[in-house]
Amino acid sequence: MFSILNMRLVEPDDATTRARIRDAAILLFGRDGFRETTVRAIAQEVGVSAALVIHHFGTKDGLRLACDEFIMGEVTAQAAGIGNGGQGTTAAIQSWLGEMDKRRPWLAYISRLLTDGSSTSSTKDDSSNNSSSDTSVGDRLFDDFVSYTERMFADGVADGSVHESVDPHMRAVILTSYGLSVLIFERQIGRAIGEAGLTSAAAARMTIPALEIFTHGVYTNDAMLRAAKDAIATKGSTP
Amino acid sequence: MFSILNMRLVEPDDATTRARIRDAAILLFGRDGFRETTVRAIAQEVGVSAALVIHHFGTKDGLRLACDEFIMGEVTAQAAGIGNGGQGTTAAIQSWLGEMDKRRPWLAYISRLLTDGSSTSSTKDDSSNNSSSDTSVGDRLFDDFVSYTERMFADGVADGSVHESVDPHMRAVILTSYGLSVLIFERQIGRAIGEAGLTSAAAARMTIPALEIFTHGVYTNDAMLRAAKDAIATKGSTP
DNA sequence: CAGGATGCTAAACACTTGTTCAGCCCTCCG
DNA sequence: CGGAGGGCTGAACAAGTGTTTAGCATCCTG
Repeated sequence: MFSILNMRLVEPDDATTRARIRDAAILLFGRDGFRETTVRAIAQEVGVSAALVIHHFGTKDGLRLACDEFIMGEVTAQAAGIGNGGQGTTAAIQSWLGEMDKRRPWLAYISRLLTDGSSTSSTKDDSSNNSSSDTSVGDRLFDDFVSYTERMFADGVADGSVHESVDPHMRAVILTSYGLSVLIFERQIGRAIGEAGLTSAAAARMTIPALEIFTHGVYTNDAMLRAAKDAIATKGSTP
Repeated sequence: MFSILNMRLVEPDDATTRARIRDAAILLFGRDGFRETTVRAIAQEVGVSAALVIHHFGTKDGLRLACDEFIMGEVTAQAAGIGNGGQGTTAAIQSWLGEMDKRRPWLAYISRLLTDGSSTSSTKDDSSNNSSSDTSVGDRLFDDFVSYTERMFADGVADGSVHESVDPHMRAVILTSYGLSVLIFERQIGRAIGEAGLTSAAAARMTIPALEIFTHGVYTNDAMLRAAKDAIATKGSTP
């Protein structure tokens, strides 16, 4: 019907009103949370009416779904750019850090995505149950990060740059959790060192201590590790 | 009608209606979030009217404040029990893990406390601005954890069980963030290993890989660390 | 026992918020 | 040119929610 013209007149690529609404939604959902963000606030941010937001996305939840989809696409695209290894990796990371400001709203949104999951397994009136099986978008994102991390460190073990682990999968889960924590606690970490959030200065100051931990550990001996191993071993008899 | 008996049968000390409302609020706030929890839902959970909830706490936000205060008190009490070091520490941790189920709602609430902070520096109509200065409860909690961690590891450095760091404060912030991440990602971690949240089995399986990291690190050499140090050093001339 | 204080409730109120409806404007096809 | 269709809006609607109010019952105090 209308696709031919629109296709030709479509703005540089991203400035269509629908996209602007989605971007504003990502910004506000990420900053204030889904529930506390009103459709009218999003509309005002874009400079349109609240009805138009609904007109484009059906419902507020539909808008959330569109945001989720967009963010997931961007994340996997970035991961693909970084993850193919080789020389491209460093460049990809640098360009990513360079355009940090543009993507800052996405980080807040991702943070919300990862933490918002409610433990509701009850049957809710989710008419459009089109998401894959029962795991939420945040769950899928976390799992993706885990498998990505696990692959990275398996390669590291293979080429000798990374220690082996008695439980590589669990280590990957833990390291993923650690890595994402700086996203979740962005504001807290920034506050703790007198910066406003994850500025480049904050990231720089974090780098060395973090690498210290991952290079030498924090404990000078394996007393804790041995004690834990003993405790686990002896616990097998007394469940 | 039936109150006479109830009055006489009133439970030991903690079962006052006000406390039961507060406990239910902690449970629901932690499970579903503050905004998505309605006053009526809390009332129904306790078996009282919605008006009574308001009667006891003034407003919903007053109830939140009471919950915050209670949780902060419990946390600092636990920290005091653990933190005085010596032999009591292990016992305290063990008893804490033993009564995990009773305090599980608190963990969810604390998780929300740490992640809910919104970056609203605008002037809101906060009539009862009685909180200390401008930092939120979650901020204060995080800071407490940081200083606790920093003290712990300073002691470790002093007695030689912990490596020195070029930036002890930052290391404490990072380690606090890492430690709290298992709280935030409780559900995700549980899911990743087929458990339902932070069960004791999950905690047990996490222990060894985590201690591996903190004992030996993950990298077999300091290539990354040296590279980062060089990068930081040379970056000083090109800001 | 009178009377106030207290714990508590049902109903109503005020307001927010997601969503719908009817219609305007503008572009483009026949 | 006419009409059709899509982008878009203002106003209204319906449901949900925090809070208020008036009132009931019970208990404690003088």
